[in-house]
Amino acid sequence: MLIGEYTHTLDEKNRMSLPVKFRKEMGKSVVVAPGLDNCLSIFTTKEWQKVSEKLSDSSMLASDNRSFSRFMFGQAVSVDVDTNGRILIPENLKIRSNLSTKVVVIGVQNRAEIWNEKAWSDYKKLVETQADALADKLGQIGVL
Amino acid sequence: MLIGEYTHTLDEKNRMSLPVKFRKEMGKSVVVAPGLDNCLSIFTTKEWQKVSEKLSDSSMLASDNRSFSRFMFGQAVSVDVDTNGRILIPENLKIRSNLSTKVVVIGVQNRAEIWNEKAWSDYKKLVETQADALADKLGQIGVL
DNA sequence: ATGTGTGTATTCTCCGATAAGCATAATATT
DNA sequence: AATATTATGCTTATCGGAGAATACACACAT
Repeated sequence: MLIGEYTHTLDEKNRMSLPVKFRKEMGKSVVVAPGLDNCLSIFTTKEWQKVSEKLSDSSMLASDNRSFSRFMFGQAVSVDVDTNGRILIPENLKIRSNLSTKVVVIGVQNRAEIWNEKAWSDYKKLVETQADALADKLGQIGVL
Repeated sequence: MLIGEYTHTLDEKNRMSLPVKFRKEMGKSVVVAPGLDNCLSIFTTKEWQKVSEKLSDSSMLASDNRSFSRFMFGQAVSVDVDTNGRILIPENLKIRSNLSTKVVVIGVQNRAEIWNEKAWSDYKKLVETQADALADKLGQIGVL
C-alpha cells in the first residue's frame, strides 16, 4: 500500500525518481495518467488493469463514458522505471498538472499522485477547513 | 491495450504512420471507420468483429440500428498496414473528420482514434471542465 | 502487342529526437 | 560522520518519422 508524502524534483528531462518506499510495489513499469483535481496519477500495471476493467463494464451514460475513456486512456502512458528508480513524465501531462521542478508525490492507497507543490498545499488547507464537515459525513457511514 | 496521445502527420498521399506502440496490436490490417464526435476510429480486425456482433444483436430500435449500421458499415474500410507501419486514410473519411497534415492519434482501450489537432485540444479542454462532475459519477461506480 | 506514362505502392535512408546508462555531486537521515 | 537516497550533467546508442527514390501495375495509345 502506498502512503506518505514526498517532495521530489523533475529534472530538465522530465525525469522524476520514485520514492524508495514505492519502488518495490511499482515494479518495472507503471502507468502515468491524468488525475482528478488536476493532479497526475501513477498506477501499478496491475491497478491500471483494474481501472480499465471498471471503465469498460461501467454503466455510465454512453457519452460520459466516451468522454472519460478518451480523457483517461488518451493521455495515459506506460513508462518504464529506469535503473535509478526514475520515471519519465510526459510533457503534456506535466503541463496539464502545472508541474514545475519541485513536485509533491503522495501515496494514496492503490496509486501515487504527483502534485504541483502549491496546488497540494492549497488543497490540503482546503480539506483541513472542511475536515469537520467531512468527518460528519464519513461518520454517518461508519468510517471513524 | 491502446493508450496515449501522439501527433502524427498525413503525408500528401494520405498515409499516416501508426504509433509504434500500437503496431503489434494492430497487426497486418485494420478497419478505419467513422467515429463519434467527429473523429475517426481505427479498430483491429478482432475488435471490429466484436463491434459488428454487438450491432447485430443489439436491442436498439430497428430503425435506429439501421441508421447506425449504415453510418458505420457504409463508410468503414479495411486497410493494410504497409511495411513502415503506415495506413492509407480514405479521402472521404479524412474530409469528414476535418483532418489536415497534423493529426492526433489517441489510444482508447480497444481502439485508436484520429482527431483534427484543434478539435482534440478543444475536446480535452471541454472534458477537463467537466472532470469533477464525471469524477462524481465514477466515484459512484467505484472507479477511483 | 509493345512501349510509354501516370498513379500507386514499397523500400531505403537520413536526420532528429529521445531516452538509457553512467558517474558524480548534493542532500538528507540515522 | 557514515550511509542511503536523490539530483543532475554528460555521453552514447537507439529508434522512429518523414521524405525521397525506386519498383510495380495498370491503362491507354500508337
